[in-house]
Amino acid sequence: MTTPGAGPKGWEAIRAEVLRRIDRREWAPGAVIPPEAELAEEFGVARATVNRALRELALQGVVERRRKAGTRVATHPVRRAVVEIPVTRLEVEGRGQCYAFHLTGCALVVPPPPVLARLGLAPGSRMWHVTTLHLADGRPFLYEDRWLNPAPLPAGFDPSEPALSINEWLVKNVAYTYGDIAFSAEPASEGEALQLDVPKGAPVFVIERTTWAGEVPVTLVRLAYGPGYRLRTVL
Amino acid sequence: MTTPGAGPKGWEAIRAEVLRRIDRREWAPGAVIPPEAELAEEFGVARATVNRALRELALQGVVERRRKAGTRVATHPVRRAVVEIPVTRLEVEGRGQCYAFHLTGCALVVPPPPVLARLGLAPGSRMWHVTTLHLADGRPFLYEDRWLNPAPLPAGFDPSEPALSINEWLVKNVAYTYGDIAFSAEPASEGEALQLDVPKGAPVFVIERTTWAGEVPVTLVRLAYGPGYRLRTVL
DNA sequence: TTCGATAATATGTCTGTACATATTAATCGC
DNA sequence: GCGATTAATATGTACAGACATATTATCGAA
Repeated sequence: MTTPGAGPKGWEAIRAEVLRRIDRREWAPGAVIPPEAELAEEFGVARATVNRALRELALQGVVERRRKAGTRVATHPVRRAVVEIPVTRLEVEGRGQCYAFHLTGCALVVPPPPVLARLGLAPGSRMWHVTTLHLADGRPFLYEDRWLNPAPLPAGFDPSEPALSINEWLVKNVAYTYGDIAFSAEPASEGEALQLDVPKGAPVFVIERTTWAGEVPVTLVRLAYGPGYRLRTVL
Repeated sequence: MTTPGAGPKGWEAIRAEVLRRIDRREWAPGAVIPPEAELAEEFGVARATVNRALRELALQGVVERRRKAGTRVATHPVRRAVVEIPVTRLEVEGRGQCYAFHLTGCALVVPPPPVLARLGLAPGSRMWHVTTLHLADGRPFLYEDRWLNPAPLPAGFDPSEPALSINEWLVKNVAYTYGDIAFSAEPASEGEALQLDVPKGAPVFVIERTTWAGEVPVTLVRLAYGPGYRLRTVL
């Protein structure tokens, strides 16, 4: 339903038009599309505007761009989707449910070797091990199993008496820059099954996240969501 | 390891510096940071450069921007992560495994009402129902359950004899613009269990995707991944 | 006091020009 | 012909100025 006269203006219009041509196979997958300068002239806009539009499309994986080689329509649609990793409290409250959480464990111990290896810490290092059960309307919603590196934490930190959830506390108090996230479906472990009130081995949606403050590992956390949880994308 | 003199240049340097100040709590969560013009002057760059940096941070959910209100550090770190939804064949081949697929079902039938409702089609509409098992090194990797709207497809289309997987065929031959994706962990249905060679009820990682060509629904597909599958993100 | 019009402001975007950079294409010497 | 150097080219980024737009703050009238 491409209304010629109306529609968006500026770089979004350029993006839409390029997308339309790709969809109509005027520009076939794998083919090189005209250079920015040419498109700019055709559309009567500055090259920067075309650049913005094409850059956006490249971000979504619709086209691939390389210097000198030009811009070509992606043959393999590695579509990129943006997912929002929400703060649990807000997610629960956003559903109109009542949020609460409950500390189920907290100790300063030596984690199993895989955890240390994953974070690049020396064998034998001690870390906080904090487990939290998050509740929505009093029912188990998410079981959180977190390892915390004491190093970047303020001195005298004691995670056993938080006013906020550990995650929110961290966000407010500890620097962290980047990390990586993995999603998977896994059978509920014994502990998770108990806490989430599901049979052992039942499917739980798992988000595993590591975060770093510069070079220093901050935390490794495993979030196990109860049944029915869905992670959606925008765009 | 913030090397003062070296490091990136241009807008990436601005982004890094802003991120650093946020990390060090020089700009606290919730606080408004100086306007673009001011930062541009401080860093000795054009406002457009600062804009680019801040726009990028807003995209990642680190800051929130609103006209006139200014830019403020996100209090609730709704971190956005970009996930790549790969083409199965490439994903398998990327692991150095041998890819194959096997059509397990194909029929033009009236889908269950939820499917039609989800796609906004009239009750009683007929759709292609195509199920495919994707194999990695001969072992079940992914079970695909797809509903295809015949309307946007070329006349005389017959999905029962594809040279490529349906997904790749679609990408090359049917226009599609946008869609939405949801991730979840679900117990394997009887059929999925059989095809993926896992016990019934075992956890499968499910990606459910709907795609649209403009106003016309194209396909609704449920991808059930076998055990051990992980979806990773960068950033 | 409160509601509504108005001004002020920060971001959003566009333009045109300029230079940087990566990569391909062409050219030259052998 | 073939390999190495050089030129050409398309994108990446920067800049300064300008106008658009959303939203807040202010001020005046009822």
